[in-house]
Amino acid sequence: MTRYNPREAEPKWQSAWDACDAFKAIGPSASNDKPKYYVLEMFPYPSGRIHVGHSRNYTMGDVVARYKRARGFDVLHPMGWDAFGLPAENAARDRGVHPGAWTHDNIDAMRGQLQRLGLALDWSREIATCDPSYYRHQQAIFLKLMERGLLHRKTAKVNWDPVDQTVLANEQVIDGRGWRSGALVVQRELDQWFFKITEYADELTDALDELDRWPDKVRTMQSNWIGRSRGAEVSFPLTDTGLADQFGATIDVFTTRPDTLFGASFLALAPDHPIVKALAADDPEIDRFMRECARMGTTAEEIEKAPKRGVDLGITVRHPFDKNWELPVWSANFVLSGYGTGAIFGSPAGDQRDLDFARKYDLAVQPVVLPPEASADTHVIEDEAYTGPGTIYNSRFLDGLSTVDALERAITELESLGLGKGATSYRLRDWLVSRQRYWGCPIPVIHCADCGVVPVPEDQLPVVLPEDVTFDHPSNPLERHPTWKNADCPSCGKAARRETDTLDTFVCSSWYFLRFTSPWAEDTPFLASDAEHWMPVDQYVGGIEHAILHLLYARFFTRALNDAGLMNMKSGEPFAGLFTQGMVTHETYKSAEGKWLSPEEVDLRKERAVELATGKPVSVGAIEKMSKSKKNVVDLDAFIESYGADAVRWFVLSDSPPERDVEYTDSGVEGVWRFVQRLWTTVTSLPDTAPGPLTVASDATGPALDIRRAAHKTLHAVTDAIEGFRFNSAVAQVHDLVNVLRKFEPADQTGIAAKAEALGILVRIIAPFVPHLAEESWERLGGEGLVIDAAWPEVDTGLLVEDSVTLPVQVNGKRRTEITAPKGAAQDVVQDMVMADQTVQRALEGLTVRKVIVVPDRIVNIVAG
RNA sequence: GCGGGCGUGGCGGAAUCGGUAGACGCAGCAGACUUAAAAUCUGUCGACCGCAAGGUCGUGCCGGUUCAAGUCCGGCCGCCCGCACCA
Repeated sequence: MTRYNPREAEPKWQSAWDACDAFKAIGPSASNDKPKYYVLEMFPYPSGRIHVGHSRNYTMGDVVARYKRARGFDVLHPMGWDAFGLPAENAARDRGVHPGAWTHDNIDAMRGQLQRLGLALDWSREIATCDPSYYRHQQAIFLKLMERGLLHRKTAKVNWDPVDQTVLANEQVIDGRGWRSGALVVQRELDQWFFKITEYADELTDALDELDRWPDKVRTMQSNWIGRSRGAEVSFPLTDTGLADQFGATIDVFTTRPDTLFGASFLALAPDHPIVKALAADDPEIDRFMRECARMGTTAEEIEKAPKRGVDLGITVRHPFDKNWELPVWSANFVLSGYGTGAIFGSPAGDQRDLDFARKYDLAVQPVVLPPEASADTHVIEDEAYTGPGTIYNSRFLDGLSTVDALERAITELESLGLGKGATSYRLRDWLVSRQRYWGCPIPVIHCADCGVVPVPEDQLPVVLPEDVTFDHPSNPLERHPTWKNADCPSCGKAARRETDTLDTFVCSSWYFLRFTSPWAEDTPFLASDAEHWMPVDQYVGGIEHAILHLLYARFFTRALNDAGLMNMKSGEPFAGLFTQGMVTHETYKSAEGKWLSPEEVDLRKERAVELATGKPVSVGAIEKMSKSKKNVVDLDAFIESYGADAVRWFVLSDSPPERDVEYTDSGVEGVWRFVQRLWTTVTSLPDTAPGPLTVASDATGPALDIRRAAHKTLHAVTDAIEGFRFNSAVAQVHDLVNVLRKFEPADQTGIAAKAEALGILVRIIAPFVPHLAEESWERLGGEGLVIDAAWPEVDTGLLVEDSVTLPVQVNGKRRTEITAPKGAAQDVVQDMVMADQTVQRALEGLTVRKVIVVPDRIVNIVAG
């Protein structure tokens, strides 16, 4: 018995695939009549080396790519590198290597690893975002979108990461900390570039409904992130004409509840509202309040604990529906300057925060919504606001209307008074893309003292990063470069200053999937014809951590580029199908000194885990996602060296559903190794005299027919499982078939033919999962050519139908026995069989049969009492 | 607080439409082969009662619908994820 040796087989088959450009996508051409299929995994950041954790993502995409290829699709399955980013600069600082050299070394190492995994990738389309040939187009896109009015530059309070010395987008601040550094983010005023993603807020929200092959979770998260709420903008006229001259005649607020306007008892402005700032200049108390609020932390905890606080600004406004009704204006710490208009009207009976505030400062609480089944005489608001629907009362012309109708009525009235209108507000902010970093795409503009911001002319692109930079200081090397930032103004020709900020790396990943459709395009970011042919991505695979950031930006970009005329996509949505895969987890280990240890530094065979180098005890910690920082990673090359690429692929798809995490265990890997060998011995157990793997043993009977049935049943189930992204189920089904096949000893030539047919099916359906083993087996079985060129087998549906079925028989819902009946037997026939059964008769002793339920070919239930 | 998800053997999980709960894998146990071990192979493996045949219980908890509930409905409990003073 020969063992299967992946070390020999895997490189052999990888070369065979390369030799025939097997995975090169064809694309739009007159002679190509295959339907297209674009499958993409979120491209990696070249951080160093690939570990088993990363491989799960690529393996899943690869299964889909290989399966679709076998089903006759022209598959586009490309790979590239999200190559700009901070770690390269950190490496430059720590080790004195240039970020570009470090990045390219990593890319080379990781490309080799991915190739050894045997991925069916079209490497001819490989791109790296740090290449000028890529980012020159990004600069062109930037200028194009600027022309379209989708970019603006403004002085804004921004999230500043003091450790990374750069600004962060709102999406990159998690619990008040930088998403990479974990440092507490501080607010700073800076001149920055923003993409006007908010202009697409409605489209991006509405189109979520069409994304029926996206996880609901991700759609919900995006919807919440955009946070569209409909309501009204309401203008409250200032009573003080002096202030009105200074700030405009009214203070405008956004509300979702104009129906509760008659419950208003105050206005509250954000502490950094312009009016508050102006009043603070003359009022020390307001000034103190403002400063205290500015010091307030932004972490979830601090916000949670912060009590409602405010200060009376000493000014008043008129109620829009009654010019004789004056309301006091306060500043309150719970009003956010960044949302709506930075001002609210307080309607304490219908809003918990307003109520808390009103109780604290002794402001009026007037209920205006009567809950269903409550009485106007007895309904009172104590410490809990009523936010639900009901009937409006205490509200003059709105009295008696439902909350829904009153809302419309109030807006109509506001509009006729010229004091408000229906309005929509969003939680989404514009996307801040300026970064004070070297290793990113330079922003292609020049700042001229006379002409202001001037775009770099298209023929001067790309603006290439200078090579000679130093990293001896945490600030931006481009800022400190002696000459690079000097440039002549393209408009007036005078000496001017080049923009030294670079683009957020999320810009790079917002259109790379378009570049993949035609990476050879020189004059445009991509060719419209290719983009229109391949887009949208049919199946996108990546981690849930990108549910908001990357996926939202990419959706915005695709729409913006489509609208800018770079292509003409029907839907504007880049990813028709999205799958968010779970991670590979592993135990964590800490040495006696409290340092993280990698699995190979730990001896687990003893009763108590010890550190191999020192013999000291090791504490075994939580099972967590494989990550370099916790050292709980298993290197891909080491794994492939011992078990082979197919074993990694099979392992990361086994056991756990793809969307859930899978735990890496040595015993699990042993199991995979056993399976690989078992499969190989099953294949090699077929005598040399057997017919080829495309045999159809149509004259098989008895056990040989059972084998055929089993193979076709598995084929059916595995096909279904792949289509439904249930790879763990596919794995289980394959195990099942192998178990049946290895026990089957053919009695004659027909039996051998049946086994050959079954093995032929088996090998083709495992090919997307363990492609090298499949090729080796295909060759051994005498298959022609490569198994990747063999079509996906056709299910013989006749073999799925059994002649007879086993029916469980229940008495009063409890299973008592089972009978074997002919498939499709008539109800009365089955009933007679059941009633004649001895076990059934025993179970029915002393009982009267009231009803017999026969569900054809499924179950029988006798109701008796 | 709001939104979403999950809860099944010792473990990962299966049961896709309301129809035999525990497929498949891991671990365990017993046996075969072996001087021995590893590897491999065979059997067994939810709990309880029973020599067995068989029976009772069993999918987080309580209740409901149904001939029939892991699956549907109502109410709890626990865990995970996202958002969070968003007017």
